[in-house]
Parts: sequence; C-alpha cells; structure tokens
Amino acid sequence: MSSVNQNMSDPGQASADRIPAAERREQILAAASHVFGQRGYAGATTDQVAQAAGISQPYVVRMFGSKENLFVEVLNRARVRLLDAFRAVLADAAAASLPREELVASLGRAYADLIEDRGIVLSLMQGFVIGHEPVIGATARAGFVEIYRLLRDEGGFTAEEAMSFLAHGMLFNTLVALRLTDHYGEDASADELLACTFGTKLETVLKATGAAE
Amino acid sequence: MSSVNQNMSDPGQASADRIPAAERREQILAAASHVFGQRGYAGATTDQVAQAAGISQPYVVRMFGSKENLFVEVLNRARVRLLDAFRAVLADAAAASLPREELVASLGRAYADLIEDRGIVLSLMQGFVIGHEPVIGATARAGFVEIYRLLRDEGGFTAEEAMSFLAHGMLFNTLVALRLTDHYGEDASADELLACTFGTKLETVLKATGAAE
DNA sequence: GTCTATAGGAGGATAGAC
DNA sequence: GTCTATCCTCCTATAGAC
Repeated sequence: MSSVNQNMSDPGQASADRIPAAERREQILAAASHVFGQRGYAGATTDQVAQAAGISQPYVVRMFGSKENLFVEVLNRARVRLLDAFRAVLADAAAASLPREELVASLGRAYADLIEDRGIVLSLMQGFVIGHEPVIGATARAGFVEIYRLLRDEGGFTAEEAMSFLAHGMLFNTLVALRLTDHYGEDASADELLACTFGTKLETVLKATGAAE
Repeated sequence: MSSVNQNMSDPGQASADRIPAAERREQILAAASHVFGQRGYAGATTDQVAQAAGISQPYVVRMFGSKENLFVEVLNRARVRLLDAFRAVLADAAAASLPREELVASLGRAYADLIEDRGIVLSLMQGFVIGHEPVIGATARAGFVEIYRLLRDEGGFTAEEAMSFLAHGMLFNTLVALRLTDHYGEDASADELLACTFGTKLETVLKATGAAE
C-alpha cells in the first residue's frame, strides 16, 4: 500500500524513485487488480489505481495506453495466476496418482488460497460480469473457457464434474464480492452458508478478506 | 422499447403522454433492470435508462431521487420476482408432495424461466458484485441471504443442498453475464459447458438471450 | 521514467417552465 | 407529470517539462 522503494539489486542510479519499467508495471497491475476487483471496471478510476500504486494518474495511462487496456492486462495476469496454480496441483496429483475426489478437493483448496490476493479472484469476477464490452468481454470469455478446458483436458474431469466445480467457484467469488465474508458473525444463516461453501478454508478466507481495507 | 401509450382504463385526460406515476415507475424500473443488468451500476447512465424508457433523463432522477436509489429499487424488484417464482414452485411441490430431487429440478427450471426477462437475473448479479458500496451492498447481501433462507426454511433444503443450488445459480448468472450464450456454436468446449449447465432449458436461455440487442 | 498542467467530454443532479 | 436548459463535478487522455 505504501510507495516505499527498497534497495534494488539492480545497479545504476541508486537514488530517485526511478524503477525499471517491468517492475513498475507489475506494481501497477497489482494495484489495479485490487481496485478493479473492488469497484469493477466502470466504477474504478485510473486515479484510484495510481494512488494505490503510489504514482501519478497520467503515468498509469501512459504505461498501459488506456484504462480498457489496463483492465485487459489485469484479467490476463489473473488468468495466468489461476491456471498456474491449477497446473501445479494437477502435476502433484498426477505424481501421487490421487483419486478423483481428492483432486477436486485439492483444486478447491488451491483456489481458496488464491484469495490471499483478493484482487485476482475479484477482478476475474468483475470481468465475467461485463461480457457486453467488446474487448473486455472477449478476453473474459476466452479466459473462462480456457479454465473449463483445463479441467476437462488436463484434469480429466467429465463435463458434469467440471461444471459443478466451476459452479462452486462462482459461488465462492460471489460471496467474496458481496462481502458477506466481511460480515461474518452477524447473521446465523449467512454464517452457515459461508461455512458450508468454504469448508476447511473458511478461516483462510475470512482472514484474507478481513485484512484489506 | 417503444414509448407508445395504450388506451388507459383510467379516465380523465385522454390525450398527451401523461401516464400515472405508478405505471411510469414500473416502466422505468423495467428499463433500468435491462440497462443495469447489461452495463452494471457504475457502467450504466441514467440517460441510457431514460432512453430505454422513452422519457427524459431528468425525469428518471426526479422520480427516484438518485441513480443509487433507482438501482436499489431495481434490486428489490428483482428479488421479489425471484422469491415469488420460487414460492410458487414450493407451493405446487408441497401440494404434489414431490420428492426432493424433483423439487430441485423444478426450482432450477423456474429460475431458468426468469431469464425471460434477462434484466432480473443480470441486475441481481450486478448487485452481488459491488458489495463494497455501502447502501447497494447491504441491499444485495440481504437479498442473497433471504434467498438462501427460503431454500432452507420453506424448501426444507439442507445447508449443503441450498449451497449447491445457489452455486449452480451463480454459474448460470455468470454464463449469461459473460454472454457465452450469445456465442453458442462458436466453440465446442463452450457449447458443452452451456449444454451441461442449462440442460433441458438450453433452448429457452439461448432464445431469451439472443432476442435482445 | 515520471510528473504537472490541462484539455475535453460525460454524467448526475437541480431549476424552473409548461 | 414531464420537459428543456444548464451547472458543476469527475474522469480519461494528451502535451510537454524534467
């Protein structure tokens, strides 16, 4: 959240807040994931992203060309993170030749762990919900189908299994986006739903979503 | 979509486009459901709602006080429609003392039929995704929990059953919001997922989502 | 690589006539 | 009940200096 700059292993000019573009880019994407995840594409402003990243608004636009393009890159980053996490689980599962049920549970836990960075899951969800936008919509659709395909092809899921897995993922996303997790303990029905949805990962999720402002 | 006015049973001035407030209100809410469902709360403008309703932008604001308030009313209207549809199914099921599995299927079909007016389902989804907004978020949370409670209390679902039912509903919403339904036939994986998710209601959904612009 | 200044355009809301 | 005119804020994007 702060704009402190640590001692770079990269030599050259040691002072001044000049950071290599690649690193700055990642900083901005991380900040943007957070902001877009929270307020949605239309609801977020490039200035909010800039402030979260500790830089000026025009620089955000300068670096990504446009707000739309920035959001597309946020979606791509989130998709890659998700696919990587799932592929890691699949590799482990193949090595240990886990039974199918165990695999589903492992993938579910990996998904829940992704919420460590709430921006990932939420910005994806914000992308899913604006399929109407030509560029963003196409990106979101392609990403969604790619995840389905991963489960079917690399995970060996049946259509039914993959569908149900995704369904629970969408409920997961919705409960986080709704911020029901932030209101844990206020309503018995809601608590029951949260407990049932998140299972053993309830604590993880509550902690991750409660931490951020 | 048109602003034609039919012969009112209500007497008084027969000409001029003056419509009783209650009816106008419903017109605006229907238009707003459509627009908000499509573009989200922040992405939609009161002027788009006005044009969809065939009236002037200031009149929309005048009648509902603010854009935020209009959206809250859209959410309330959608929630009531959904709860009514579910209660109708539950009443029938009780009368026929259907087995649990049949009940779940019936509720699923009722939900799919709601998509006849895509705005209902989509504006709800757009509400769920901005839990961050103080007023709208609280409304959306309360509505979501109310649906869960209906399934548990009036439907006799276990927590697990209700959770899974909601999960599939969220996937349903997501696929419609993503507009994957508008791209049916373009990708084999996507088609498989759509077929698996919507089942016998696939045709209904494709027709309903394909019709609107 | 990063900032300040600012153009230019929407969009929500209000005033007030009819 | 409904419109036109309009204010004022906010926001994306560009220009150009350092």
